[in-house]
Amino acid sequence: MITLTSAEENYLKAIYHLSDGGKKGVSTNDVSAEMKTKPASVSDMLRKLGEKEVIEYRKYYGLHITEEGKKLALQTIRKHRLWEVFLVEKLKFSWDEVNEVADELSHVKCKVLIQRLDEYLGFPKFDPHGDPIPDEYGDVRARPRQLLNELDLGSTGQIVAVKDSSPAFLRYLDKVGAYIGARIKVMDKTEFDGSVEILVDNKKSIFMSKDVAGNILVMV
Amino acid sequence: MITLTSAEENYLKAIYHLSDGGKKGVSTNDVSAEMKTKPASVSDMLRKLGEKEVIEYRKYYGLHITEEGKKLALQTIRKHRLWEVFLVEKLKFSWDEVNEVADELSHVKCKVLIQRLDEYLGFPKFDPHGDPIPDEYGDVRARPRQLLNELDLGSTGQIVAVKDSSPAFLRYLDKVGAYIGARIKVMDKTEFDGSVEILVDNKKSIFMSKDVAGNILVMV
DNA sequence: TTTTATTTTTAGCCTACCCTAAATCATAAA
DNA sequence: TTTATGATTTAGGGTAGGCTAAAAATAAAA
Repeated sequence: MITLTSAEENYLKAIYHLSDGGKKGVSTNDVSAEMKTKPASVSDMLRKLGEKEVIEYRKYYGLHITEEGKKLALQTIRKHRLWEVFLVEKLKFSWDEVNEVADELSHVKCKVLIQRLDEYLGFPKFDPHGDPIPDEYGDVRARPRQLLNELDLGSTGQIVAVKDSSPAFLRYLDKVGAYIGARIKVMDKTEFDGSVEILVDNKKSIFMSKDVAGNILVMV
Repeated sequence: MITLTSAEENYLKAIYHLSDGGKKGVSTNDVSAEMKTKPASVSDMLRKLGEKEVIEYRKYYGLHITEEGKKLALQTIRKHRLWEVFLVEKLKFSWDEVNEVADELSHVKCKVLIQRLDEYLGFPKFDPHGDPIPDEYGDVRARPRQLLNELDLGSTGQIVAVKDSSPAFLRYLDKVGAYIGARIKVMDKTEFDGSVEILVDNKKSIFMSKDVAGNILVMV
């Protein structure tokens, strides 16, 4: 059985995200930027992850995550997202505050704990940001989603996730009245700058730049 | 502000317990046995805790916990016991399984998390073993307790804690039908071996040796 | 009081994870 | 094709927390 330290788990999770679930290769600098550690530290960690065979690592040529690596990454993501659900649903944290705390909580080593937590939360399928929660075996059932700026005029849907989940962006959304779960309808689209007018929950009308709308995922 | 690492927090908590809340002095070997680390490692840690002034440390003569140390230890104990309540009440762990997991959970660094958890659990005053949960400021309100083997014939009370909380002992109690919160009455006492007969919840009668009864605390 | 035994500390080493500075590799430009 | 640039790795060092083996201090026994 492969066991990873907390730091190794963090790196592998970052690598999984950067490689878009294993589709793309990833560079040392990519990981460095994501983890906010220096490239030299990353090199060292990649060597270790390579030895544990959760990534395939060729010096100077970047890396690919292995099947085993994907499994482990998905288990880490599962833990992280279940704790996020707990923090938001039960402890009333707002969805822009939970990331770091969930990270720490998800490093507690206890299989049973995660099973019980899952059960206690009612086996949720999505986290507060709308991202899917993998099951025990790493299976993910994603729902069909579309970027808000690509929706046709008049089409309706529900906000289910954001691409950029930085606290700043999440706070901005809260401020203008958009939130995960909001029912929306595209009322107007401006051709020359790509901005859109959105009706939220059939009552509040808000404007969004193309950049903002391009960060919002809608289930249609 | 004094900040402690997770390991330092663990040592300080152990020291607090060993010194019976600050009443007694503690030796290096005591700490070594409690923490399951070697005396050499303990010496090093005591030096560090001494520098941070949470203990008063004299080489070769043991240590005393300081007022500041007590405060910090009580905050760690508070976190630990709140997580224990969560694990037992919400996630349905049994009270003999929660210690290590609560330990890991209590190292998550987030003040707000503990406040919200406390609120979510309904501001509990005692943990699943019946031990009191200190408040935010380290105040503890202990309830008057007596050892079960010292109760008079015919007296009644409620089991609120155990002295020996080893998994083996806790499982034994579960097996014979005793548990934290059980209403009990002393039905018989045998003089020559100190064993007792106890009526639990007015229905089940159980026998206990003096050793077992001497490990059970009852609120009278 | 002297010797022996026990406790405690020091010295030195190890792993994990991070860092900086210097060296090396790959590639884009001249 | 050679050079310059940027990415990456190596070398060496720091902190935290553990370890063993040996030295030193205290306590107990002769």
